[in-house]
This record gives sequence, structure tokens and C-alpha cells, in this order.
Amino acid sequence: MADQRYDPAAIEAKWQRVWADEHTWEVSNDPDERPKAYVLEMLPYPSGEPHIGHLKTYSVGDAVAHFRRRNGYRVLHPMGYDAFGLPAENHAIRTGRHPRESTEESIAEFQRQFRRWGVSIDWTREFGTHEPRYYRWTQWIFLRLFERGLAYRKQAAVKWCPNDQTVLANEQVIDGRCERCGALVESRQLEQWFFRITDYADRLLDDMREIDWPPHVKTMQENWIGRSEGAEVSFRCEELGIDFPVFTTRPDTLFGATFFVMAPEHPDVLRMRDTPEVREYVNRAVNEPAEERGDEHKEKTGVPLGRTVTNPVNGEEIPVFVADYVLMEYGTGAIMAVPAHDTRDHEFAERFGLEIRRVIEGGEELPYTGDGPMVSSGRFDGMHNREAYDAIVDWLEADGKGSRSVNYRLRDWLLSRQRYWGCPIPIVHCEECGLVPVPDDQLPVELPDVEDYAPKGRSPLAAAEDWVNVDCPRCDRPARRETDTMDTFVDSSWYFLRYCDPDNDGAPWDRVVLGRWMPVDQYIGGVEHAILHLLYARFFMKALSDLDLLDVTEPFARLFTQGMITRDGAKMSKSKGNVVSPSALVESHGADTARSYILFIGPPEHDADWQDEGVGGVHRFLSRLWTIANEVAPEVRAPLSAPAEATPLTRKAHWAIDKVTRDMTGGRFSFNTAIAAVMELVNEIYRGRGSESPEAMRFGVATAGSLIFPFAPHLGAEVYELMTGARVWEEPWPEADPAMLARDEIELVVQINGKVVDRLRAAADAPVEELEALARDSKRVAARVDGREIVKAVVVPGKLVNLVVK
RNA sequence: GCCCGGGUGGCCCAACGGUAGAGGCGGCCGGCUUAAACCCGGCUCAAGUGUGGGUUCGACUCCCACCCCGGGCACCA
Repeated sequence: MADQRYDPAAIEAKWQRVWADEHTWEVSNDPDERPKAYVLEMLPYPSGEPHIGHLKTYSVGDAVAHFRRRNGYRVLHPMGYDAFGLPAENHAIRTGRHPRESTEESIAEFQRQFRRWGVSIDWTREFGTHEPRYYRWTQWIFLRLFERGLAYRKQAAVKWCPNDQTVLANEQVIDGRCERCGALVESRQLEQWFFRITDYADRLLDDMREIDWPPHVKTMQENWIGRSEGAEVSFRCEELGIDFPVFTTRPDTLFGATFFVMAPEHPDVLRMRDTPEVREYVNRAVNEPAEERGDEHKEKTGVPLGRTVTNPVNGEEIPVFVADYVLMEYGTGAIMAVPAHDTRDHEFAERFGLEIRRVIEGGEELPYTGDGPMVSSGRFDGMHNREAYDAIVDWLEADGKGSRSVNYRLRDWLLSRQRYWGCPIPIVHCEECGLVPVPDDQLPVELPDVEDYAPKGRSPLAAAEDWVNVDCPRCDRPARRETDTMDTFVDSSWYFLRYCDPDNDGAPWDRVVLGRWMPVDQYIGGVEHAILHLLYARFFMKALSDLDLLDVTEPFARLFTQGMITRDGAKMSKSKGNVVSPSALVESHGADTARSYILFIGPPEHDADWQDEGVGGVHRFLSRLWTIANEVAPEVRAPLSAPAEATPLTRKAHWAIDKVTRDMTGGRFSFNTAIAAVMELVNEIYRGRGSESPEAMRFGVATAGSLIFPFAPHLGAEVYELMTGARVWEEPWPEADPAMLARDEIELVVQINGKVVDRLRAAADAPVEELEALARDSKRVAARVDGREIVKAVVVPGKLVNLVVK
């Protein structure tokens, strides 16, 4: 036995069979004494085969799941697939294969590999979001939101990807480009479906207090929501009799407003002045790609409209311009310009030779955006601007010229897509009745097969005549189905609810069952979803709880965001040829090595650079554990009990238990140092060969197996079985004996002025005076002190003595 | 520009304000071997923690300023 080699493939197959045959990781929804823990990794988009990032996600998640189980929790750890989406559809366009075929092929491959990795999943709860049994309920939820006006249609300037031929949500536009394909995004006026996420802006902000998420993710969401407080103030154009409200965060600078600017898209621009020059400017601005328009370094442009509006605080007539640095989507689409105290307005004023009037003192140069006393502001002169802020708003409110107001950067979520491979929107357009929801008992509205997936600016579904033409559910007259499909982020905004009750045919979930599992206790995934998915899912929970459909308002109580795995310092990509394939790695070294290495590489929340040589080190470590386990395996396997005798090995084992436990407790994910601790234990086991008793060896090896189990479950199970005959996952997590952690004797470090000069042996419980005396008596100290005076001694019991010498 | 992370031996990475070095890689020596690889044992090695200040008996750790790398946001009034 002992001269055989560590054969991960055989060991891993053995235990995977046991777990599958015995349904080890399945949990029931019945009430249970144990506390629950819902551990979830972000659901994968199945395309081709899993990549190294998936391996990392599931290695982290599975370690958490195993650790929780052995600490007495009833753990829900399910799996599914985010199966709708553009890549499968684009593939279909190229090859003519139905996206369902290629998607399900990928799902089969993902499932095969996840099983091969030995991830402890309850597979009975698995589904893909493209399956009618799932998206039936996505549609059902859509209809509930529709009924409450939280899903609605409106005409708006929307982001259009000319390459994918579909609209995009704001969140899917990065630097003016399509998040998916990188094409420059255009602006189009279209009627589209939206979710009213802006109604929830404040709650999305406030409720972040309740959740344990990395601060930077919270900050990113805060920035995205972009709440700003200010005032809405009306400027009136007397000539035309139009009031123009503007939003400002700086009502204290109202007296410094020397001109007024409207966005090119503002509906009243041509009413103000309709000339070829204005028309041309507006057209050019509207058609400019978002990336160029949004470039703040671009020189300011604009056209005077030859009209004035009245500044309500001082009655001044100020000139009006149209300029593209003002955005229609934010605030009211028009601004008061205060060039002395706003950098953008200042730039514009310089360019057009407009008056720049300082109204707040401070700073050497203009524009000055800081605080200070007010000047040139009528009766507010001399007041500090922070006070003037409120005084001016109060005054405007009293006069009916303005009011306090809050604006958000967040826009409503545009959810319709002019694409095929997505969840159909369950609405019928009837000329008589308007928008008519498909009755619940006719759900799901199944995605029909079509001949041609190619996008043509309208959904490919529009060509499915038999499907599109229906009778209106309300009046029975001929009507047409909605042909847009939903953004796939809708699918992933509630999938974690369905895992709780996946086979429910009468409802998306049973509320009582949901209450037994939700919220997700530990959510794990990439930081790239910090805004999109995580914000949308939070919105869904709040909306659904407002509809009295569930009892949670935050889906993910604790979030862990993992860092990226790079190679040669660069993101892995096929074009760079630096891709590490998990399947090849598992093939060559086994799943335990692959999983352990990816956790050992560094703190999992950080990015880490892949080193091929490092894999060998971890494999060697696991191999050494297996080898020694076979060497010391007892003839008769008996339950494990900790030897009472303190030896170097038994002490080390208890130390490792303590270290690994601390590294995984209290939200810590220090798997790298936990694995290093088990490595130390294994090294100690090898050192103990010949000197340690068989019982100490058995305890050391069994402990190593037990501790490595969350990271290398197959080997952990194997080693533990060899030592004890028992199943390690049924064993409680080990507890370190404090007595074994304590030392009788310590090394006392002696410092002079903070520098180490000697190391002495001392009793661990020696009193402070004795330690100080020991230090003073040291020969090395005497040599260093050399007659100088010891003015002070700082004693840290059990550690060191620092003598301060002058 | 603003906001987050991060800079420690040749490399990846550890260190409640208390001995800078746990673990791994790489390297070296020895054992095993006809030999090499694997494996086992040992070891060395080196840097003083990005820079400059400060607080402290004592700073990788706390504070200030700055540099470099990575990420996020950014014409949002």
C-alpha cells in the first residue's frame, strides 16, 4: 500500500460516487433543529466550459458550505444556470443551431465539470433560467410588477447598440460602449419597457446599513444611485411666458448665475429660437456618439438662443444658450450657470466671454467650489454660504419660486430587448384595450421557434406570425403579442428564491419555505457584478415584499467578492493565449489539487497571478498527506480521540485546528493561511516519524485530513476514513484544546530601545518583575548598556522586555 | 480629478502596535537510483517592509504628504 502513488482520479471518483449514491448534500425543506445557512455562488452563464474564475468561485463557496455543515448548520447549496443571453444567440446566428441546443450542451458540460470538482451541491434543485418551468414564474413576477405600475412602457432616449441591434440598460453601457460587444452606443428615441427602480433609490441606499458587504461594493452602489440634495428653482422667460425649472445643488450661488443653459434635447429649445444654426447644433449633439459627447475634456460648445430668462432671486435677465454639456436625462434638462463657482460653467463662460461674478469669498482663483462668506448676494451678504443655502431656499419656498428637491443619477431599468433568446414579455397589444397582461393561467408564454435569429432592429419574434397573432385576452379581438424579450438580468434577479422551492407548480415559491432559507447568508461572486446584478436583485426583493409576496427586503446578507485570476499579470483570454483550463488542470493533478491551489495562491478577495510551478507544490503537499496516511493507517480503525499527552505533534495538531478555525470564522476567508497551517501540520507529522507514538501519529494525520476537507474534500474524506473508518463530513468540526495551545516556557525577547539584543528562556507564567529582572541580568544587555542609565522598562508578559536606555 | 485595493526575500505570499518570515515556488547539498525523474532529509541564501516626515518605550501595522501598480466613478448641475 505504502509504495503506491497518490492517485487523485481514483480517490475522487470513489467519494463522488458515495456522495451521489447517498444524496449526501441534499437538504429537505422540512423544519429542522439546526440553524440554516444558505450558501450561494453567483449562477454561471453556461458557455463552452467553466473557466478558472468559476473554479475559484466554487472552491471558495464549497469551503464555506463544508465548514458551515460541520459547525452544525443545515446548509442549502444549490446550482443553476443563467441560460438566456446574447452569446448563445449570436452563436445561433452564425451556425443556424438553435440557442437552446448549444446552451443545453454547455449546461451539460458545466454540470459534468462541477460534479468532477466534487462541489457539494444539492442537485435536486437545479434548473436553467431558459426552462419554461422557470421563466413561467419570471413572467408571473413581471405581471405582478406591471399590475402595480412598477413595469411600464415609455418613450425615451435610449441607448442602442448598433452591433447587437438592441437597446441596452444604462448599466450595460461602459464608457459609451456596449458592455458586451464594445460597439459605440447610439441614442434613439424608442418606446420601451422599464422597471421603476428609481422609486426605490432611497431604500436601496438606506438598507445598505443592514447588510454585511465589502465597503467598496457599497460605495459603488452609492455612486451609481448618485443621490444629491438641492433645490428646484424656476427661471421664467417673460417674452414667451415659459417657466423653466432647474435643479441645483448650490442654491447658495443663485446670485452668481449669469447665464442659463438648455440641453440640446430639451423640448423647448426650438420654441426659444428656431434657426438653421440652432437646428444644426441640436442635430449634431443628439447624433453624437455618447462617448464623444460625454468627454469632459472636450472644449465646450453651444449656441446662444437670443433670449433671456429672469433670475428669481434678483430679477436679472440672463442670456440663454443651448449646449451639449447639459444632459436632458438629469434634473430638468436645463441649468442655471454659475461660472464663478462651477468648473464647467466657468469653462463655458470663458469661451463665450460671459460675465463671471464671484458670490462666495475664498480661494485665490475662480472657479472656486469651496465654502466661504457670501458677497454680491443682496441681503445674504456676509452670511456663510452653508447658512445662506437654507436661508435662500426657505425664501424661495415662501415665494413659490422654488423648493427643496432630490435628484438621482439612477435611471429606471430598461428591461426590453429586441432579441430572441430571452424570456418573452407576457403582454398582448390590443388596439381596443391597450396593453393587456396574459392571464396567469396561460403562462408561460413560451418562446416559439423561429427560422432566422438575425437581429433587424426589431425582435426576431416579430417574424413568428403564428405566435404573434393572438386574440386579446380581454376582448377577444385580434391582437399582437409583445415581441421584445426581457433583459437576462431579470432572470437572475430572483433565481435564488426559486432554489428554495424549485418544484412548486402552483406558485413561484411557498412563502413559509422561503422563510426557512432566505436571505442568502453568504453570497459569493465576482466584483464585476457590484452594480448590475446586485442592485437589480435588491430592487426585486423590495418590490416583491411591497407586493406582499415575500418577507425579505435584502437578498444577500453577506457578500464576498473574489479577485480575478490573472496570468503573467494579464486577464486570461484566448487571444492572449494565457488561459488556464480547469478541465486540463483537474485532469492532470486532480480536483483537490486544483481547488486547493486556487485557494492557496493568495487571499481570495485579491487578484492573483497564476503560477504553473505553484500547482506542483500544493499537489506535493496533498500527496505527502496521502502517503503518510497510508503509512500510519491502523489495522483496526477506531473512532478518534485526542491523545492526552502533549508532544510536538499533538501540540501542532491543536495549533492547526485553532489556526484553521480562526482563519474561517467571523466572515474571514483566509484560506491561504489555513492551508499553510495544514501544510505545517503535515511537515510536523513527517518530522515525528519514529519519535511520535502511533496514536499521536494517527491523531495528527486524521486531524490534517479533517482540516483539509473543506478545500480538498476527497482527500480529506479518504485520509479520515483510513485513520478512523468514519466519514469526515459527519464529524463535527474539531476543537482545539486550550491546554495544548499553552506553553510552559517562552522565549523572552530582550530589547534595548526597541532593538532586539537577547533572547532568554522564561516560564510562561513568570510575573512582570521576574521578567524585568531576567532582562536586566542578561550579559548581552550589560554589554550594550555599558554604564548608561536604564530609565524605563516596558514588559509585555509572555513576550518581551524593552529597556529604555539614555 | 475623486473614491477604493495593493507595494515585504529572486517570485507568490504571512505577521493582535511587541523577535520581520508561517507556508509554497525557485535554488543548493545529501540520501534513494546504474542514471535521471519521483520521493525523503537538510540547508542555505538573501531583503529590513515603495519614499519622506510624524506619533510611540517600540511602527509592515497608526497619522500626514508623496510615488508606483490595479480597479471603480467621472460634463450628473
